[in-house]
Amino acid sequence: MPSKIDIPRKSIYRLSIYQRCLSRLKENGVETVSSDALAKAAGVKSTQLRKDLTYFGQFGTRGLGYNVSQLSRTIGDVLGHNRLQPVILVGVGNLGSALLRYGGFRKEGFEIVAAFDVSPNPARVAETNVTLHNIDKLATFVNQHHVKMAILTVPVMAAQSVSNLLVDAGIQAILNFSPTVIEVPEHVVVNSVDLAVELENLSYFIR
Amino acid sequence: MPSKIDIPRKSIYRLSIYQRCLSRLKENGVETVSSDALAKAAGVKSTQLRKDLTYFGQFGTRGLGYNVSQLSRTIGDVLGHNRLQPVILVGVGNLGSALLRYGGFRKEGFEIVAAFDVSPNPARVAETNVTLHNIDKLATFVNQHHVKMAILTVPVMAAQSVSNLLVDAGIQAILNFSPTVIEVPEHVVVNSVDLAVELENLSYFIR
DNA sequence: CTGTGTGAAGGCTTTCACAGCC
DNA sequence: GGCTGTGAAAGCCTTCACACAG
Repeated sequence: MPSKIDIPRKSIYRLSIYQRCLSRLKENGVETVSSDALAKAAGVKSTQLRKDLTYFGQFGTRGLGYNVSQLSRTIGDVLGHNRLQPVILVGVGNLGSALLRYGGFRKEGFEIVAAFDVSPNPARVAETNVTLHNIDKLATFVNQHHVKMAILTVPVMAAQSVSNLLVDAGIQAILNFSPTVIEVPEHVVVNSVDLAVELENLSYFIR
Repeated sequence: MPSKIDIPRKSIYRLSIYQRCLSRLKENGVETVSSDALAKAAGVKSTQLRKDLTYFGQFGTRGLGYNVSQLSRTIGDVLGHNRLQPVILVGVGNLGSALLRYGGFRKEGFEIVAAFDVSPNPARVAETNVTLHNIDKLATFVNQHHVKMAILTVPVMAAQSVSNLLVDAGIQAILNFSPTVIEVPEHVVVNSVDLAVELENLSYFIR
């Protein structure tokens, strides 16, 4: 098996998509799927799907295809989310509180276990199970609950300083929604979702 | 100038980022910037920045750098958003209503001009300037207001059918938040933001 | 015959190295 | 000297072609 660093980052993204497709197949009682069918559902070419899988081993049966639940479990292992992964959210503004209410994470193996803000407003977590804390409780909480992942939904101005707090507290992965580049040490991973950039990118392609 | 199709999609993404950096420089009264400084702010290598720009022409002065406001205007022209671009949002759930409240778009040249839902709930657009319509008013509105872009925040089950509605109404670009692949004709562009996939991707990289 | 696994080829993006201009 | 512009090289990812297994 190649070391993590040899595997295209895009392949990892696609694994997640494959897995979601597999879940739906499983719900529909499908037991076996060909690379062709699964690839079509995921919106990629079948050769790419097979290539992506070979980075981690051989899971198919030639002439037949893949066992749906087995492949799903294997991908889950690779992605490291067969058990529920706790996540904290920092910055409970409009976007932050919407994400707290968004149920889609749990199904995919993530649970937002707590939220933090510089000035906690309890109304913002109404109708959720999430507890809201002042941001100065962050480090203690992260340590006690062994949280490794954080969602960052603070204003641009605060992004870098809060990110530093997260890193110091021991957070290893950050999903950043602030439209700015944040600097982190080597061992911390950041994925950024930049809504305005996505819109601008679209506007380029409409003539 | 190379045709749109020859230009790496990633370059277009980076143009948006460069432009945001330029805006901040302009706010700070900076008039000239080197590729090195701008690249650092955008989190890329300076050679990449220069290469990205050459797809569209030559804008710098050797030995000096780039004129901030001039370069900003040029990139704005390329991205096609020097004038305010109207956008509609379909699916006013948690995420949808959060995006309506999120002010960050307007600064970047986009304005959400209306929202649509199968069962419009006025409470969801409280404290916004956005008008909420039943989804059967969609086609008429799009035509009357010459809207070309849409944000899609409906549940997975509805994603494809609503997407078809959008396409039929004449929408040319869709920013899709539903965690599923949507099929559209050749001439329509789709960017997908998949929050669960982003989280899963992160969880792979924490050991 | 069907469908996976995979080295090799091809294509796309980034980086290098340096020419050219201020 | 400083910094941009750019062809060429390198690196990365996707696709092809086909060997191989059921």
